Amino acid sequence: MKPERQLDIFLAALRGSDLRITPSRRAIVQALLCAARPLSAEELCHEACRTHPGVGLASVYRTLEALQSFKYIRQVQLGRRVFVFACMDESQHAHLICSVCHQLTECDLSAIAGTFQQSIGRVGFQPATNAIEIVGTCSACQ
Amino acid sequence: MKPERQLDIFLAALRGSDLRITPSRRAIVQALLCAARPLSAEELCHEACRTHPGVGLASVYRTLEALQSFKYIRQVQLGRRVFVFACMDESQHAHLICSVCHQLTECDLSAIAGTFQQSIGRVGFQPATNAIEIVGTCSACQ
DNA sequence: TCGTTATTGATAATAATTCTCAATTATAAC
DNA sequence: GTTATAATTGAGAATTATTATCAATAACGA
Ligand SMILES: [Zn+2]
Ligand SMILES: [Zn+2]
Ligand SMILES: [Zn+2]
Ligand SMILES: [Zn+2]
Repeated sequence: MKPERQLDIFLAALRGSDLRITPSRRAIVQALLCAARPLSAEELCHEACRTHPGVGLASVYRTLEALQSFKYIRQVQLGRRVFVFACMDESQHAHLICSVCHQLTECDLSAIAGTFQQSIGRVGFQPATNAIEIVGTCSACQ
Repeated sequence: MKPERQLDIFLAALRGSDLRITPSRRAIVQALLCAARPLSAEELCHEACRTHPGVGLASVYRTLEALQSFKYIRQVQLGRRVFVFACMDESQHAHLICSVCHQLTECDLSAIAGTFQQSIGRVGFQPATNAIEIVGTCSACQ
């Protein structure tokens, strides 16, 4: 999905709640959606400042919390640093995250989605998202 | 696999490196292997002290780091707390982790293991472990 | 436009993790 | 068993990530 479309979806979710659309929030979400790899809160703050100077780290965390409550992003811990990434995809797929270079690769799982859901659903478990994060090493870093 | 067997495997790994087997380490590993659910570092420290009083939190973190370097455990973040758990299973399976009650349920994925590995391996990705962690809500907490 | 109320950024406070260091101890060689 | 060496220990300090606080600002419906 295109970042612009994802941005619209998030803004609509904001309107649906008692949350307001501010330049800071817009900059933070936009930066997150356009990032090619998972970003830390501080990196995200720095990026957001490029389009809206002066964005505070606290606002970044607040926005991330909102995004999490909407189930639009998830936190992933790599080693000793925490990275945050966005994903609003509807399809069942995996995020292959390299612990060395932090590159994120999307991996389609539609072929096994059915059986997968079945295995999980058998015990009555409800996944928070339909994207699975798998940490490891990418082909370039092995 | 039984905790005693897992303990032996870890101790053997220690001997293979330049790491020594101490009462503290033994207590920490044992506590981790016997825990029925993911434990935080502090909880683990408390548990380890039951068999070997005085275990320091720093030693817990050091031991956890060693276990991680051997790929025997992984850190999983749930909300704002970090949990640590052990898994030395060889089989391809999923860890269904409830974000409400923090219960960990094992879910066999042997049926789709082949296709799954194929999907991931296609892009040359090497998973750090053969267990996938999936966060969500268990049947009791929905 | 105006009033209400959420949001802001800076800063302080908290919590998790890592670092430091002198004392201890596991391990291997003798 | 003794001894030498180097890893490990626990306590506490230092660091780092995250959250709470607060007065000033700004979004948005009326
Ligand atoms: Zn995705
Ligand atoms: Zn890589
Ligand atoms: Zn397992
Ligand atoms: Zn539960």
